[in-house]
Amino acid sequence: MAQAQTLSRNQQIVLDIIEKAKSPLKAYSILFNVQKKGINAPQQIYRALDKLIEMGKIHKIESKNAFVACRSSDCEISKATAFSICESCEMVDEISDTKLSKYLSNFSDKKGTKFKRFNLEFFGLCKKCKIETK
Amino acid sequence: MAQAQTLSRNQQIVLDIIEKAKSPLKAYSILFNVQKKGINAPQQIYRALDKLIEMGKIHKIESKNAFVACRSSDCEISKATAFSICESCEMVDEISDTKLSKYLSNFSDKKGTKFKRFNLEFFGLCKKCKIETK
DNA sequence: TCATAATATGTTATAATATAACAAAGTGTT
DNA sequence: AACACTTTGTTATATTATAACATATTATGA
Repeated sequence: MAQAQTLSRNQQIVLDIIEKAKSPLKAYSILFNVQKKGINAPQQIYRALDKLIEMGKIHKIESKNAFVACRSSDCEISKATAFSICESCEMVDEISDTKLSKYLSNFSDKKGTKFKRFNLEFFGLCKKCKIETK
Repeated sequence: MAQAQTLSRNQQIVLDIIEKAKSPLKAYSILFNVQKKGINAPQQIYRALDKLIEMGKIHKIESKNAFVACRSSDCEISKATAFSICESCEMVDEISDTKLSKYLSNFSDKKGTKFKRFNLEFFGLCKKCKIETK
């Protein structure tokens, strides 16, 4: 099990760089950015990413194979994640909307099956890009 | 623009194999399955997949990098897709639930932004696997 | 009908993303 | 100190996806 608190050296390095970024980072771009800190191999990045995801510190944007820091408190350990993704500037925002989250967490399909986890990705233009394309 | 009707040879081959499959297919597994039909290169598969997605004939399961045939009529040209994914047997079902679809299509975030497209992936155990693990 | 634009194909090469497997070092118990 | 457990470092390789270029096929309109 992942402990609540302490991050290992590599985990901290990877988390720091993801938290500082304004948009989702890809694994190899993280790698190139931390080679000066002595991390040389993709494995080291992917291992850190896996743990950080487990801990709920970061999320993977599946449609982009990229990673963002968790800014929400709703998404209890990555069980319920929602993002808006700008198709123009690629910006990603985490959506934390209690109503939405509850609606989806309680959703059951036609067979009555409930699910323990979901990931939702919305696509459109962010406010900035909408104005610019006018 | 994608035409409404006709599929090209390669598109038809790729669609056929995806439609026959019971679970999502990966690009390279499609490739291996159609080499006897004279398709030799990944490009040929990815090009067909891209067009089929445009036409709404298939969907990509982003969390699995795999492709399924569209079984729904709700998801007008892939603008609104939802799937349930079994974490045990990897089975994927397309969810076509008008209420869910409307709810999400009308969703707007805290800034009032609406989105023109979404993809939702639920994870859990399918009925079959739930019984087996009891 | 023929020219021309658009779409689809075939092919080689390579980029980008991710995991396997193994050896060693560090950390936290009891 | 002995033990389990996690993390690290490293090399190699698997998997997923695109670039770039040449050719063929198929609309479509003048």
